[in-house]
Amino acid sequence: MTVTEPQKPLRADARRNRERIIEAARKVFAKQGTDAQVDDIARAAGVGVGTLYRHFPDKRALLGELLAAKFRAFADNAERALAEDDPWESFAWLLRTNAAACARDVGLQQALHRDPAAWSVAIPELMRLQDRAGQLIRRGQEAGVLRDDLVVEDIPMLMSGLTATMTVPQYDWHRHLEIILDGLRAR
Amino acid sequence: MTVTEPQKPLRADARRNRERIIEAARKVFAKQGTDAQVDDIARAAGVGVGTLYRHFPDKRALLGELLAAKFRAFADNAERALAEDDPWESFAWLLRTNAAACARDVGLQQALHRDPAAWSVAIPELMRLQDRAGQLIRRGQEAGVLRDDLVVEDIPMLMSGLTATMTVPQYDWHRHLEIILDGLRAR
DNA sequence: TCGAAAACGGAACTTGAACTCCGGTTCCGC
DNA sequence: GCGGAACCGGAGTTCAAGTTCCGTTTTCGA
Repeated sequence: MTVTEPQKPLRADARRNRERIIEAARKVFAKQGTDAQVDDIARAAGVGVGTLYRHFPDKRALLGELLAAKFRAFADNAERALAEDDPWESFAWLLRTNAAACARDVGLQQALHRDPAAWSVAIPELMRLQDRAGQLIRRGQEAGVLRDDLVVEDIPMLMSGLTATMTVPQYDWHRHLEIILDGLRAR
Repeated sequence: MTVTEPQKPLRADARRNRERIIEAARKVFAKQGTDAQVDDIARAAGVGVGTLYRHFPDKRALLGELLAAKFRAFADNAERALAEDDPWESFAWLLRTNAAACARDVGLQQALHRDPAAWSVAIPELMRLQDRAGQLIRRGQEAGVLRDDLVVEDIPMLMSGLTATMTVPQYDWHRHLEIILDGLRAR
């Protein structure tokens, strides 16, 4: 029974500005990470800080909005993976695809590995993602291609670690991912 | 030809306070992480902030001192590993042992995965660590127990990721490490 | 023992970034 | 096209954390 969207339609200028802010925030956080300044985002959106704060109670709320969208995309990818046949390839494809999305967004990397508390804004998306990932894992284990002791919770743990290495330019996170994938494969 | 230690012997009270500060900083950073406050460390050391700043130009310098000590311990462990015979067990022991040390120190975890720039204070220790790790890797590869494409740079990358997951209490980093180890083993 | 140099303590200063406030502007139903 | 409600902008406020400054205390060689 939670209210997810405001009932009252926003005035034209308000809706326009809200979109601009979200778009600007997406770009700025993606490039500079989560400690980009609120003032910078407002400027990038062509809007005053006051306007930004009328649409989002605080910086965290803005970050949360973007994070939820990312998790939604992750869950969509998981469903796409389930629609594929090969138990191993579909699983590996999901990790590679979602990792690549993280690689393009510094803010997302930081949110994933330094601030798990912030994930709570996207509970429904997370549950869907977890459910689909669980199905993928089970399918892989039944086919004998995934290690038997793998559990769903391992995936966010490993991805957190992976995103941490992405923030260091001189590391090749693709290598990290491939090592993890080898570690997840059944022997 | 860099000066590593000050020539002039410190006054008795100064030396005593310096030790107290280092000891307090070790404890506070280990428990609270690198954004523990300078004032808290001074208080824990039973010393004024001014005293802390006479011994260390800034907070980073204090962190650097502690970090260098940790890297020294890591390198010592690497030499101990080289003294062992079993190529795989000695390698795995090193990762497990150094990981366990990280697990006891939140500040160290954060330094390792969010601030690689800070490592530069410990170049000599890092080079020694890297050299010994390289020997361990070569030995493991020649014995056919380590994957052929493994390079020294992969180790800090993987450890960075591992320390990131340690900061989340609900993750079991031991599982993460064992998955990585399986990924590093030759097939 | 004694005095100058070295060290101390912690109140005050500085900084930087999140957030507020209010006079001006824009929208939209009538 | 008008009035007032909704919205805007950005200068100014607040707050937390690092760093400095200087009057007081401690050390130690002569």
